[in-house]
Amino acid sequence: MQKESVFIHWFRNDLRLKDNPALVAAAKRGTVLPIFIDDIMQKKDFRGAASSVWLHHSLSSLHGSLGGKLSLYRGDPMKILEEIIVRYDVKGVFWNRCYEPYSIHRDTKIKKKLKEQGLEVVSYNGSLLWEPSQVKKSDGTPYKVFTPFYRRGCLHLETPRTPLPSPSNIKLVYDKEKSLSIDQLKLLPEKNRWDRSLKACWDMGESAAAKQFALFLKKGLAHYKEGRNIPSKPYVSRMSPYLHFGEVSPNQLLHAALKQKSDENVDCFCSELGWREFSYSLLYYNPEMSEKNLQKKFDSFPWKKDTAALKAWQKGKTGVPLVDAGMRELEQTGYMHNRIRMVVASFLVKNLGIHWKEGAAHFFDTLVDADLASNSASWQWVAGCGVDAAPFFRIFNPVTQGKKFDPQGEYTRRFVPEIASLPDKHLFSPWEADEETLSECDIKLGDTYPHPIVDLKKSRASALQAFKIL
DNA sequence: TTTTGAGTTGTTCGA
DNA sequence: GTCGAACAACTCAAA
Repeated sequence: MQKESVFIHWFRNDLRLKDNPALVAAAKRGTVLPIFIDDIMQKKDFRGAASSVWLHHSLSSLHGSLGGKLSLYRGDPMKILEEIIVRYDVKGVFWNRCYEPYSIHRDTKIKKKLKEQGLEVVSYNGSLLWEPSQVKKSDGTPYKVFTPFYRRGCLHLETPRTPLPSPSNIKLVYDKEKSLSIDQLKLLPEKNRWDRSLKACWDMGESAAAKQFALFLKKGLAHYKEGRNIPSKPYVSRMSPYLHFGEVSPNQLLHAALKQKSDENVDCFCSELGWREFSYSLLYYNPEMSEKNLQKKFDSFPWKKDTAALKAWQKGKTGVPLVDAGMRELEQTGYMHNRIRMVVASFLVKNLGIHWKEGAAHFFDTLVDADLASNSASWQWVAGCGVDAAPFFRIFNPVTQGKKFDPQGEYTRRFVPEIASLPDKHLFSPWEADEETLSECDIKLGDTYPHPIVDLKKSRASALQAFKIL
């Protein structure tokens, strides 16, 4: 029997049909074999637990959109591709580029090997507005500061591609013989099904992304510039996990935003997309960014080893309500509002004096939007060791931040219910409440809610001291 | 090569 | 209660 001629589209972080340049190209060439490979050669920490759950549901959604014809594999991508090539008459392999150091290395090798076998191998930009290699200073070196990167670099370049429609009349082949089922990928936890609470908060997949973004355009964008700082309000887009897995492209978001009446809210949203580009650029030019301080002088910083404090932070039991609220939002929903991410990160690094990598690792494991570029860049920014980082004296005070950005305490009360009955005045600092107030609210510090594990004022002062000698 | 202006997101203190 | 200044000094980007 003659082997079937196919073009492979290798899905990675582009789990969508719309605005998918590689898929469109493959479909134009002929019959498409759409595949996804769970790459076991990746370092274990390449995908966290929450991301795996997200991926499971996202793949399931994509499988549905492809009429049940997404073929799934698990293993070494090179071996799997070669194995497919034996069984099909593969004419070409198409994919959208990934930009993590490991992926770049892997894809370069695979591309070379497949080309040597006479295959057409083409990669596209499906997940960034501009290629990192495009955005450079006039002297050819990459930017290190966001504002010039975005204004002079990005905005002076060509406007990014307008979104492509889904490929029409696409002919698909399914690898009945070898494809695994989604369950066989074993992306969901087997025993303790903590993932169910996560699934209750989110709809994964391309159409869910579009629905959520439409909601944001309608209700959130007009309040974005100021409203995005209020964690109890639905004024943020919540696009981060969809963007990470490519259930939506930044091009779709950018062009939809630009269609709105131009104002400071739209500009602000677009510049947030710019921050995502900046993070990718930093990682592209500093492949060790997830491991090493961008500023070398931080290598000698005396971080504390404090397992108990780290654990209290992870579990949302620091006794500092806004920090605990954030960490519990993370645990329950796989997400945390960006303003609160800064607060809890500053608390870990500056008040507890714990290495930013501990925080980054925890976020990477528990966030549904965990993204090597954004996560590492943001942690380095907060810690002050990034290239374009916050000055060291910028230390968030979780009490002040609470009063300012959660004035009615709605967010904090939702996630820290055991102190919800405290009056606004003491909600963010229960240790300052008098005995009478506490007992009226049935709160016993050290029992129903922890004493703060650190003195905010003292730890701030010692952080300032420690950063001074760098 | 030198110079100049600027740099996401804050807090505290004192007037 | 509000407001401006100090908190440090350095690196980056561009003229």
